[in-house]
Amino acid sequence: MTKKVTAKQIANILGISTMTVSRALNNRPNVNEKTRKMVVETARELGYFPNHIAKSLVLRKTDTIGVVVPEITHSFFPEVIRGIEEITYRRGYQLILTHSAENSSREEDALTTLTSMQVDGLLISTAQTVEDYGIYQQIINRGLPLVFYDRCVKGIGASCVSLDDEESACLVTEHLIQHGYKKIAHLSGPERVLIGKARLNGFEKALRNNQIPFNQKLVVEAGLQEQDGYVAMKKLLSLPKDEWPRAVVAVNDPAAFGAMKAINEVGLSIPGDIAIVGFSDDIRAELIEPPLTTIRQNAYEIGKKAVEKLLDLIENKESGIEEIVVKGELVIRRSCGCTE
Amino acid sequence: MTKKVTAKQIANILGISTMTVSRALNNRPNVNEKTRKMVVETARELGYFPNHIAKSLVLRKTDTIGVVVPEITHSFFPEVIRGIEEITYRRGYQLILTHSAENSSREEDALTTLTSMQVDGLLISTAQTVEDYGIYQQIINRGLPLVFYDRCVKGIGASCVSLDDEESACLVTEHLIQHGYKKIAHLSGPERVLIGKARLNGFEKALRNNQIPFNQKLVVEAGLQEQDGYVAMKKLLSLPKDEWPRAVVAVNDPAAFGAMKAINEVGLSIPGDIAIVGFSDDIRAELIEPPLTTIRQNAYEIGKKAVEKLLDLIENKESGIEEIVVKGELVIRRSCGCTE
DNA sequence: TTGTACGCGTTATCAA
DNA sequence: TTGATAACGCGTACAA
Repeated sequence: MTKKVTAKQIANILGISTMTVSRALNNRPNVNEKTRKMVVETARELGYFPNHIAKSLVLRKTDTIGVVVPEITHSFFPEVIRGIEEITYRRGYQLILTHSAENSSREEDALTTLTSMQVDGLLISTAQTVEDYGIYQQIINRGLPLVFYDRCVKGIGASCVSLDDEESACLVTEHLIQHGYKKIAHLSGPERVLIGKARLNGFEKALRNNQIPFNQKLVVEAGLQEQDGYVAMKKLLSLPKDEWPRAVVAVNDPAAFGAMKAINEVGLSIPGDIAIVGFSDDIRAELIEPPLTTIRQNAYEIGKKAVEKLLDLIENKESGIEEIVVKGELVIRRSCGCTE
Repeated sequence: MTKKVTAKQIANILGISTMTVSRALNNRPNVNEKTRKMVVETARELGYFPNHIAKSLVLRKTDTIGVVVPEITHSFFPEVIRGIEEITYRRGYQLILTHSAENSSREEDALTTLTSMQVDGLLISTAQTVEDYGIYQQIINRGLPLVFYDRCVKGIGASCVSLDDEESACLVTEHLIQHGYKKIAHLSGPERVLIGKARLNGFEKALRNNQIPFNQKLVVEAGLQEQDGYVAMKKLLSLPKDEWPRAVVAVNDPAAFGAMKAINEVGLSIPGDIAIVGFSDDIRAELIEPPLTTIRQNAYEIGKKAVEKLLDLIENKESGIEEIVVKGELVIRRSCGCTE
């Protein structure tokens, strides 16, 4: 194992000072061209790599940003990461990735470590179980730039980039209404999860906008998993037949898949008997039969916008707190029966 | 913005030396219990966080490992990352994630940066376009621990963890043979990509094992994308009808999906007219019609095994070069026509 | 254009 | 048990 080459060694070999080596390697103007060539040359020969750790220590800047992801296998997040990575690559930053596994204490660990590592900024999507925002507050107070993405904590002085869930839920519900559906049910997410609440609000707003009376019986609290959608739909189908909905707005695509299974099991057709729409454009949405109308969430865009904001904060290009919204896009497929 | 608290400051406040502070905070035995309590207490009050960068510089260890991912949105890799993360979290390492986007020059950039950042080790899955292994060789020569995962480069002195592609391809092909298929085609991956070659070998081995003559016409080089599978299958279907295969082994699931599209377009039925099997258990495999028989790859396990090997190398240099294999699992669905 | 002195925040080492 | 000193590898600031 060859010992590592340092700027000092190069300097010694060449009989010049470390500073000249540093200057030559960093393309500073005040170096003789001959000297520079000499230095660059021997640096290459010796296989010199600058020690970024030492550099970070003196410059008090690591060119790294810490990212906290709640669940890396949830297809949404890799897309976000790709968006983040695209920008950090261009702007010369590295990503330190941590995974909270939806666990608040692991998230806290991650945040502590990331701080110790002197990341220049933080990109956080909160774990579902997080209840104490004190740690975020501390980070903000300490002056470390922080941007929330997707799952935001508002009102504590940090910028955030998220989807306009309420608007999107309204959009997809109105799409159904405009195509003549009136008895529309909603399989809602858990109340305490922000997206559950926002999507429910959007659903209600669409009804209001179109003077359709709200029927509490047609709103069933489901979860975010396929199984939850299945159970919730079963519940709806246990109502008297004349109270059955003609269309269903599911809180997300997995829940919609579960609901479709329940609908199929009782021999009803989609969208003939019951139309259904989802939310999130899961990769399976266009493959299922019938293909699912849904809201496509531009995860890549969220990642991109979030890092851009963060890097601007880090580089002092701007300092204001913003709530950036990435719009959802309605993807119309056959499950809503509006395609002809 | 509060300035950062250092060990020195704590020392000054308490009228003791920095070393004592350091010792107290690191739970060294040779510190008076009273002193320790005092130090720990004021550290907490002041909101002290150790500067891991400074620590790294002196200890020459960063407790970070660099990970190179070719394509983060490919569902296989997030699973790998989760496996990696699970172990690094437990063993106190952080992940620096880089993304080559299947581009060899970006991969080289990543490797250079990661080296500069003094990562303790490297986990690499090579980009498809990489042709020059010199850079890996340099890393190995420099003594930086390196483990390849999934896409390996063999014979250059690094350990690797991968799927037994050849064995698995043989397995899935023999499954077809055992159910009576004789005219079997293979949509192969690009020759120079290792998995392409290995799977082709497995395919040929299965034929040999069962005394089925190899027919070069039935092996078409495709790529790894859906479009590639489509084009390759079109080519097969342009053969005279009596030369058409009765079954197809695709190099991976996306290629299989493309091929299925081509088969459907000419009005043939799957598996009735042509049976087909894939490789990788894409999330869509069980949703497509008919559901695709395939090989499930345990990505999580690959990630786990790869970091474990790497951390062992980092922490105990004597463990040797290994080629670790994670077995594939045959998932039988309807597309191969063997389910009854 | 080049060099010297010093500091970034921490830990190892040796002395007290 | 504690402290003084010297690193780790680099860049800033100033001097030559």
